[in-house]
Amino acid sequence: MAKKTPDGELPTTAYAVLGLVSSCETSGYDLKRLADQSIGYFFWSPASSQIYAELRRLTALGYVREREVEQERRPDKRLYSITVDGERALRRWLERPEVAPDVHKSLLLLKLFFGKATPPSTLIAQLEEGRRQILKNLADFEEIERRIADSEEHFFAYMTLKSGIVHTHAALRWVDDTIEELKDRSSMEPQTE
Amino acid sequence: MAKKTPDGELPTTAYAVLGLVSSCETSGYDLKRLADQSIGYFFWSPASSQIYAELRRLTALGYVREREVEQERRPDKRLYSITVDGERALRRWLERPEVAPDVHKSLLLLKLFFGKATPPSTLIAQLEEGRRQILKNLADFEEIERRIADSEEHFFAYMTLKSGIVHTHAALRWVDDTIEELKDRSSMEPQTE
DNA sequence: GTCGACATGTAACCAGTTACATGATTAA
DNA sequence: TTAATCATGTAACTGGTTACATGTCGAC
Repeated sequence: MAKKTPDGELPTTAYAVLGLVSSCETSGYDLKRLADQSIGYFFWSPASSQIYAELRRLTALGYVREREVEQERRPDKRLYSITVDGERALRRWLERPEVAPDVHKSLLLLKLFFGKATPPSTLIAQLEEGRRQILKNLADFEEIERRIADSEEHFFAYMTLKSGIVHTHAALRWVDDTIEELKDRSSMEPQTE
Repeated sequence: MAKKTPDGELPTTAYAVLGLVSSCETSGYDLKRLADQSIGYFFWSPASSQIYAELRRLTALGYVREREVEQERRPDKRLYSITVDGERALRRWLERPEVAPDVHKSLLLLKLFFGKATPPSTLIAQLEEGRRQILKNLADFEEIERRIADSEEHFFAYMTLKSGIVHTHAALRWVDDTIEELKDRSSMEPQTE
């Protein structure tokens, strides 16, 4: 995804952080949780250490500004907000027409693909673990949906959420079908190899 | 995905290569194309240079063996095949019950998520580019399906292929709906900001 | 008295990338 | 003669990770 950074451009993650900062002034710490609950579902959830690194880079570039806030009974923190330059850079990146293809990585599919010699019961257990993850996602999504549905303010978040929801439904149907098919198959020819 | 390599274990990519080698003797070069056409769709398509590096590592571990083949009117090549040790390691990995959650990375969704200030026409163009990518995938999948459907030999490949197909259909429906919704929206309030 | 939330960061590491080198053969 | 396919690899780099350090506060 945007591997060969075209001409002194920033890596995608930098824009992701910039985008999050653009909507409101936040600290690195809060940014981490924000990312986990939003773009983490369809793009990526960086480690805290990397968020801090990105913030330093964006500050150095003049894309965000830093404001120290002293707190009582809490560690001090630094709040970041986007600058005019930052807004321009973000907009320029957003408006680039090319969109690199999506990347999917599924350990479950990889193990299933090589599953010829795996005991069917193991495969089924792995699929059921995958199923639990799907249900967990679905629950998360439905909770977010309750919060943001039909609010004009969250229109774009809702569009991306819908993508997650339809994919998750598709995944659920697939995993159920596949578990069934494996069960049938292994009951038909028990231990024939 | 398998970030903290548990206890002297190999990274997932090493097992992916090992799995591909396990089904037949191949060269690094062929492996690259094999990966692109199979696990590339749901896991990963490594750069050639990395495939060669993995093959060296697997050879050093005794999981694959190397055989030099001299060719006329072609560069010589090295064919790799799995060893008994390699089969054992692969099986042990395949049978580990935990499956790390899937990872999705979508630049399109990221740009859409931050799309509040993007001109609707740009967003629609990006979505249409995404749509083309989906159709391309669907065409690939249907071609593969024609080759492997209902062949017992390709049972597991077919299961993973089906996952790709249902996801792609879901993605297509979503992208069409979203384009529609954006068109409606931008025609209703033309340039109101 | 210990754990988790808050808050920011350093250091070491590695997986994976791009760019490039090499060199023969074949098709346009 | 230019480019693509075959075939393997090196070198330099970077994005991102884990593990850890530091210190306060409130809850159990």
